[in-house]
Amino acid sequence: MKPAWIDRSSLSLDLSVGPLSFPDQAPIAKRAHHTNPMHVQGSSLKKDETEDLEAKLSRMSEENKKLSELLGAMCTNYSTLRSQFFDFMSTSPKELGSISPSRKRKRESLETVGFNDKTYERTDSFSNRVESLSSEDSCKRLGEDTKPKITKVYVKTDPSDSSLVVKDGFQWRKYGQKVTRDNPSPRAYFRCSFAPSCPVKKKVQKSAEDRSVLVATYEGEHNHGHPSQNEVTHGAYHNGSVPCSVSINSSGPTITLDLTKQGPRPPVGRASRDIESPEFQRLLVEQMASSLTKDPNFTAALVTAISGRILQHPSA
DNA sequence: CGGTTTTGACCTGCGC
DNA sequence: GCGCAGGTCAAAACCG
Repeated sequence: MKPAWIDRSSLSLDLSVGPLSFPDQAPIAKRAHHTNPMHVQGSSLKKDETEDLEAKLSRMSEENKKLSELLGAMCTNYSTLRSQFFDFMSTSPKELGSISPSRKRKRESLETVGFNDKTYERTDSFSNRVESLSSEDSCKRLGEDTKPKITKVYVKTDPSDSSLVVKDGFQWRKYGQKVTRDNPSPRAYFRCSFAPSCPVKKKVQKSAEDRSVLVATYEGEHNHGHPSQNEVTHGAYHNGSVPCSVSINSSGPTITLDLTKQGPRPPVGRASRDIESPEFQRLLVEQMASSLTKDPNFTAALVTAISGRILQHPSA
């Protein structure tokens, strides 16, 4: 079962700080525009411009300082929230049973969810939009049939990168590759090779809509712990990848959770209590902001946006 | 040398 | 029953 708060998949977190407000900038710009150079000596005009630039520089420095402080605060909360996510995700139901070999294809076609109405997101190496089918709809069907948990993860990659590799911390062995009819990109089949008895399979294929997006479909659930929590913590995630991340794209901000990470199981009560608490909600928001600030692509976009804002305030 | 990847062949379900 | 398409197998190649 998925808690209500996770159902806010379209949760839009407006982290934008809005137009950079420089209270005294408009008058400055206005003054500069309305000053007739014909009536002003060149030296005083240059002096005005210099003062304007200095004032702007100091404002920018202050803004930069504030943002740096904000970033630091966000980062300190990141690890806390991540561990709480591990706690929660490890309490999700795992008793969905195994799928019978027959009627596999038909069932999957019913279960898989469309991509067109979804947005995806990116971070550096492993980030994702997860569509867990252990949600409400699939729960309704649980009484009728048992089936493995199917999770879809969207990973933004370099379009020129032909490798079908999704780093998720687990150890996978490729056992097949196939070109499917509906997608010119080949689909790769992986099995979890960490534990011989692990039933989890993974299919990875580039999205037909956007070839820069890898679609990883996880089938089943690992019957073992994560190969190495440290590996995950200090490996993939440190490349800017986090189990919870935020993206901004044409569809607007999107929050995505990596539901494939599994940590040690904590008591159920604790996890639910944490999630419902205002503190958890606050940490969630902070985590999202942290994810954004850790993404070099986002920061680059932010710099561009800020630069654009500055240029929109003509002062010369 | 053992584990992984590649890739063509084979198996199975589904629609007609 | 047949053809199609997705999924899996397994031998060979590859790699550290």
